[in-house]
Amino acid sequence: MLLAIIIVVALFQGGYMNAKKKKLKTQFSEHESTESTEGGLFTGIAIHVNGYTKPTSEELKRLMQQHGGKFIQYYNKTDVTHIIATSLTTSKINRLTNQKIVKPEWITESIDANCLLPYQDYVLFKPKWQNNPSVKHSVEASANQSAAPPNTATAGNPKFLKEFYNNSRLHHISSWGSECKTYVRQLQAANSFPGREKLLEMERRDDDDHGAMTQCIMHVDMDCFFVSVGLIKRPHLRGKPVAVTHSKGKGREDARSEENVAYEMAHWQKKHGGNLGSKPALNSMAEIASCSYEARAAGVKNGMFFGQARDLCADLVPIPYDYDEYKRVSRILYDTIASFTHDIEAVSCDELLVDLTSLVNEVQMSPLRIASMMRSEIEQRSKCTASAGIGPNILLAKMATKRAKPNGQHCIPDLTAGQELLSDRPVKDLPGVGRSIATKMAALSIVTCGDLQKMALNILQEHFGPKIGKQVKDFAQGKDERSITSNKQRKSVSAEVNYGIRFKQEGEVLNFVHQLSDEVHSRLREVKMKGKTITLKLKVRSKGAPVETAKFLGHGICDSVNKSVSLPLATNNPEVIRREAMALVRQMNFPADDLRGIGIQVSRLESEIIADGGITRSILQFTSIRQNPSTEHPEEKPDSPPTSSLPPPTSSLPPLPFLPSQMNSSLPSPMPSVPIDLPSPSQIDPTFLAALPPDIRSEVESACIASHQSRQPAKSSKAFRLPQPKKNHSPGKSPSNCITTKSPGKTTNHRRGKNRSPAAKNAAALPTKRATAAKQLIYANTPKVNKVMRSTAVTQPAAEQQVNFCGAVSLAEVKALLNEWIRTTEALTMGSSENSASVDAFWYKEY
DNA sequence: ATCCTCCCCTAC
DNA sequence: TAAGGTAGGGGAGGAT
Ligand SMILES: Nc1ccn([C@H]2C[C@H](O)[C@@H](COP(=O)(O)OP(=O)(O)OP(=O)(O)O)O2)c(=O)n1
Ligand SMILES: [Mg+2]
Ligand SMILES: [Mg+2]
Repeated sequence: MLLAIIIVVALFQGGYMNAKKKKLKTQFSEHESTESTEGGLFTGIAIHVNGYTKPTSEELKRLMQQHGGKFIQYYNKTDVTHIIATSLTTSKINRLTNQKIVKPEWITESIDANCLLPYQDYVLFKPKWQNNPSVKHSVEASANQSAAPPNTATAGNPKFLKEFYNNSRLHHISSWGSECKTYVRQLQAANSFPGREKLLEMERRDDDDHGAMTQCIMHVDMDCFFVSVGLIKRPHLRGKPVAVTHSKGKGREDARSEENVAYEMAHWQKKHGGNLGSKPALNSMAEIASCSYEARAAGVKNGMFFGQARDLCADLVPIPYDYDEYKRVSRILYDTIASFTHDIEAVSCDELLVDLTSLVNEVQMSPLRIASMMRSEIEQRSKCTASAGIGPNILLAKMATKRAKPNGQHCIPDLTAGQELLSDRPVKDLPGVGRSIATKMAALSIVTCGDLQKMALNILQEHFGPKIGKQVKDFAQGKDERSITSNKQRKSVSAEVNYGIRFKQEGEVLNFVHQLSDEVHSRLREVKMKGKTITLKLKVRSKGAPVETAKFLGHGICDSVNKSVSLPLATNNPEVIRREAMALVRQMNFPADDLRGIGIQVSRLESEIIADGGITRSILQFTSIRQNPSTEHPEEKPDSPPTSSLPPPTSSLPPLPFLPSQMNSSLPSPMPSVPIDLPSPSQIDPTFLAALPPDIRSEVESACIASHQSRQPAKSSKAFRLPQPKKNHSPGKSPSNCITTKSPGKTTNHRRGKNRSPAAKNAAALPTKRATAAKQLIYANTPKVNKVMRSTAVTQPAAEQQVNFCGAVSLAEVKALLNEWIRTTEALTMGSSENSASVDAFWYKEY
């Protein structure tokens, strides 16, 4: 049968069809489509049926006409909105046009549901055997033959990052989480409360005059959020087990042709109404973002692999993501709650905390009644349900929500009730208690919160630390002192990708790091922050781990290795971030093809204060002014908005000893002597070094290297750190090797040396430390470093642009000079300077 | 004690 | 196929 298909396909590929089409087209040059008489379901939709279909073409034509759609007999690109086909085998126009190719079930099921269902659920699956070289009909297949080895789906492809982020649910919920926090602040600026006014107009009831709680917290969380949103457009799936996932219900296909043939046969058979009695276990490694409560009843959980979930729930229906819709509904949630009160804390895109205390007092209504109003408003506006929990504190409000779900609400009136409710619950239900802590607790025979209540505080603290021990004990008793805040300040900004990372050469790695740096930079700009620490986070295939991962392009079993640099001044300069990140990559020096994940994080943040008329001075100007005060006329620069992530046009400004953004500290310098850190070796402008007498230069270099080797706290009171008389061992710095393993539904990191009991840890960490120290040595040991610096220095600007260090002859003098320069510059400068950025770009070219 | 860095863990 | 991100809390252990 397969052979027959191939032959048919081969025929179609030839000129036969083209000729036929042309001929027909001339015959029916005008209106080939049939308009409907009754407007309806398919208004605006024009289908063209290709090949044989289960409901026949004639039947589909009739159905379309009956329900307000068009049926186009002879394909033309402009009129046809969807192509209907049962098998791609005969869909030869695939890829010659960008048209949607959809299964006929889209039509029939839409009619059954009396609702135009998303065509995305019915896009035709493309059997892999089409890529078999013996079947040369696929445009894509032949293109791929000659394509470069880097798979288009991997990070080597320039379009990868964007594509990945567009599809990553975790990226979306994470950035929405941040956005929600910002959005709350924005909402708080407004001053109208339609929701609250509605409450005020309502009649009071007997149950409204509750004794005033000292504090009343409500937690609201959408029920199976992604699924609920997905079901808006899929009413026919309500009541069924549904999961939002990238899987289309098929899972990974093995490349072996036999299986592909078997798959194709099954596919074919299915299309022809054959009932496949026993379905083999599905091996989709796509994660489930959210599943309906029907699916949960079968044991399916958020985060589970789809294949695994299908084993638990054979009729689990996969539906695709719709990020725009989640965002839309999330806004409805926030808008709705904010129409009642502004005492809100964003938890995530589908979840928030509300301090009801003052609202309850103002409207004199019971918290549950208020919750009820809010929830029905949410459902009415969004067509999605939310659940609400109410309690005297955040903890109990959250616990109440768990009890209330789905589509319900629950109030825990006081601590006693809370303690009662908690005593049965597994410790895992407490916020902050995850897999790791729960496991440790189980080992101590602590399973329920009741068990936890009975434990002595000091025992818990012994095992889990002072804070966690205390918190866990308090939580188990329903105690929680945290209050609701909408003004938390950001502490870090990062971008990382642990999927699709497959490189062959270091060039690809650097190129990707470049893209990530720009991403981080742009995120920093968004939040108007800059930071003093840049961390490169790598995942590296573990020794012995298979090169081919279980999940398609997943990270597999990895070691995570991080390394950071501490900058003397906070930066948000894309060039600085990029250079530092790249320097870190080079230092870590892992084989490109073993990388499985890359991330860049900026921390120790300060706010970027951009004032009007910020002033930038280069050290050249500064030193020349110092020598000749009469020339003082600091260059005034109107504040230029942060530059785009592309390097700005190069100008021939004099180079700076440090990178430009480092002059932009927002900290007013409080004292005459500003403590500064040494920049890392890569941060030093080569021209600066070149301008120094050789002996001082090498002193500066080694000081930089030493200081960054030993990773001193950046806030040291020492202005300049001399080479530390320290041994190689650099304590906090050893990147800890981890094995990332996938265990049921979760990724966990295990310390190689197993448990973190002090003794065991030291022993286990030792080899790692050594390896790291060795790497640092290679870097610090200078031939390399020096070479890089010298080679760059060769291309330094003309001599007259070099820094004259006012005759400084010692490191101490250089240090004093630099301190003065930085201090005075800090006082003057704000914002980023286009000129400094271009200097930066210049120097970077040499890298 | 308290701070720092480098992690691990948790949550969505 | 699949899209395993990201921010915050806090523990360990060294430096101060
Ligand atoms: N492992 C996870 C957990 C959550 N999410 C996404 C999808 C969820 O719909 C959304 C909200 O997470 P919740 O924890 O609130 O879970 P649900 O809303 O799906 O279900 P519940 O009714 O339990 O709140 O975040 C995800 O992508 N992956
Ligand atoms: Mg939810
Ligand atoms: Mg939630």
